[in-house]
Amino acid sequence: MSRTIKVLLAEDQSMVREALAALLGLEDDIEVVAQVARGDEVLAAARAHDIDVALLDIEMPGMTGIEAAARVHRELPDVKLVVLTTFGRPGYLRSAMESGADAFLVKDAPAAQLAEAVRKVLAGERVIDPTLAAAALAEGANPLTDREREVLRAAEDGSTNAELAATLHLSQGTVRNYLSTAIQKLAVRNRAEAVRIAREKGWL
Amino acid sequence: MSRTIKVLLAEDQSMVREALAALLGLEDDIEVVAQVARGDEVLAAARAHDIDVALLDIEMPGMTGIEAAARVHRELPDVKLVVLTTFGRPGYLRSAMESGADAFLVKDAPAAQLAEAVRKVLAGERVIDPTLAAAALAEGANPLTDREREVLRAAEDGSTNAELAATLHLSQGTVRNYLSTAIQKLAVRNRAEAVRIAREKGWL
DNA sequence: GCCGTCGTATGACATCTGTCATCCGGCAGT
DNA sequence: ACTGCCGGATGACAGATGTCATACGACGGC
Repeated sequence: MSRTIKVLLAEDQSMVREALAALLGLEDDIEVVAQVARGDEVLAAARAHDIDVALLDIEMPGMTGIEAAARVHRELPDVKLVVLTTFGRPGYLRSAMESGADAFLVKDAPAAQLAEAVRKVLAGERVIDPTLAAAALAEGANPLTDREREVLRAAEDGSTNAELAATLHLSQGTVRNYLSTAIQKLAVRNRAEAVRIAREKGWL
Repeated sequence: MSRTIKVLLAEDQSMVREALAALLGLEDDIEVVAQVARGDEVLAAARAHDIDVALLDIEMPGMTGIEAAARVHRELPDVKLVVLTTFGRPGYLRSAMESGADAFLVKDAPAAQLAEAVRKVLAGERVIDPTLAAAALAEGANPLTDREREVLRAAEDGSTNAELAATLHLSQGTVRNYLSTAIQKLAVRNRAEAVRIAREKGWL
C-alpha cells in the first residue's frame, strides 16, 4: 500500500457523519480529508481535496447523494463513488448505478463493510448487496411516466386535486387521469397507497 | 472520576451504531459495554451489564426507544437515559421526558455533544436543546384522543375506510367520525394531511 | 406513412370521504 | 345528581376522488 486513501464524507446528520469519520479513522490506510453536510457542497469539496473516494449519503439537503454522484462522476471520473443509504430501495440502487456509483451500501449492514467497500472500489471492484441487486432486477424498471411521477410527488403532502392542478398548471381532470393511471400501474386502490408504494420502490 | 462510565447503545442501523460506539470509544472515561439493535432487547441488556447510562435511538424495531426508556426507568431507576433521534419532533421530546429520559439529543447536533451528554446526565444534569424545548412548550399537548391516534396510525398506509373498520373492529361510520374529528383538530383538509401533520409534531 | 406512447383535456358516472345531527352507555369531576 | 368527555354507532348529504371513453397534437420508431 503506497499511501493512505483520501476520503470525502457527505452526510447531513453531524453526529452520524462524525461517528462514521471516527470509525474510518480507526483504519490506518484510510484518511477522511473532507466532510460536508449538503449534497450541493460535494463537488467543490471533492475538487478542493484531491480525493480517492467519495462516500455519499443519499438523503441530504441541497442535492441527493445520487445526483451528487452523477456530477462527481462527470467532472472527476477518477474519483470512486460509494453511495450509502438508510433505505435499501431497489430503485435507489438502480439510479445510483446509473449515476456511476461503484458501491452501494445500506446503513444497517455491518460497519466493517464500510472500510472494506472503500478499499474494494479503489481496487476497481464494485460492491453491491446481492439481495438488493436481485430485488432491483426482479422489480423491473419504473413504470411511471415523468408526469405521473411529478403528480405523485406533489400529492405526497395530502394536497387536493384542485391544489395539484394549480401548482402543476394542469386541469383538475388531467391530474385525476394521471393519478388514476399511476394507481393502476402500481396495482393499488388510492393515491395514498400509490405514493407509499412508489416511495418504497424508489420510483419517486 | 473513579472508573469508566459504562454505556449501553441501542440503535438499529449497525453501521451507525458501531460508528457511534467508535466515537464514544475515543473518550477514555467512557466504555460501550453493550450494543443492541432492537427496542425490546434494551431492558435485558441493561440488566445484564450493570450500566450507568443507556443511549437509546427512538426509531427501532420491536419497541421505540421511548417505550424502552420508560421500562428501564421503572425497573432500573439508577440508570441514566439519553434519548437520541433523527427527528427533532417536539412531541417526541415531550414523551421522552415523560418516560424519564435525562437527555434528548438530535442526530444532527455536533458529535461532541454525545459524550458531553453522557457525562452530564451522570452528574445529575438534564440535557435538552433549548430551541426544541421551546417548540415543545409552544405547541401545547397532543389534542388527539387514543382512538383518533390509533385510527390515524392505521390510515397511514393508505387503507380505505372499509379496511380500517375491519382491522380496528369498528363500523365504517365510526372510522369516518374519528378521522373527521382528527382532521378538524389538526385544522387540515383530509386524512393524508392529518397523518402528515400529526407525524411531524410527534403525536402519533 | 402508420402505430404507439406521452401529455393534455373534457364529460359522465360510481364510489369514497368528510361533515353533521343525533343517539347510547360508561365514567370522571363537581 | 348533573355535566362533560370518550368510545361507539347510524343516517343523510355534499363534495372529492377514481374510472372510463374519447379526443387532439407532438414525437419516435419502423
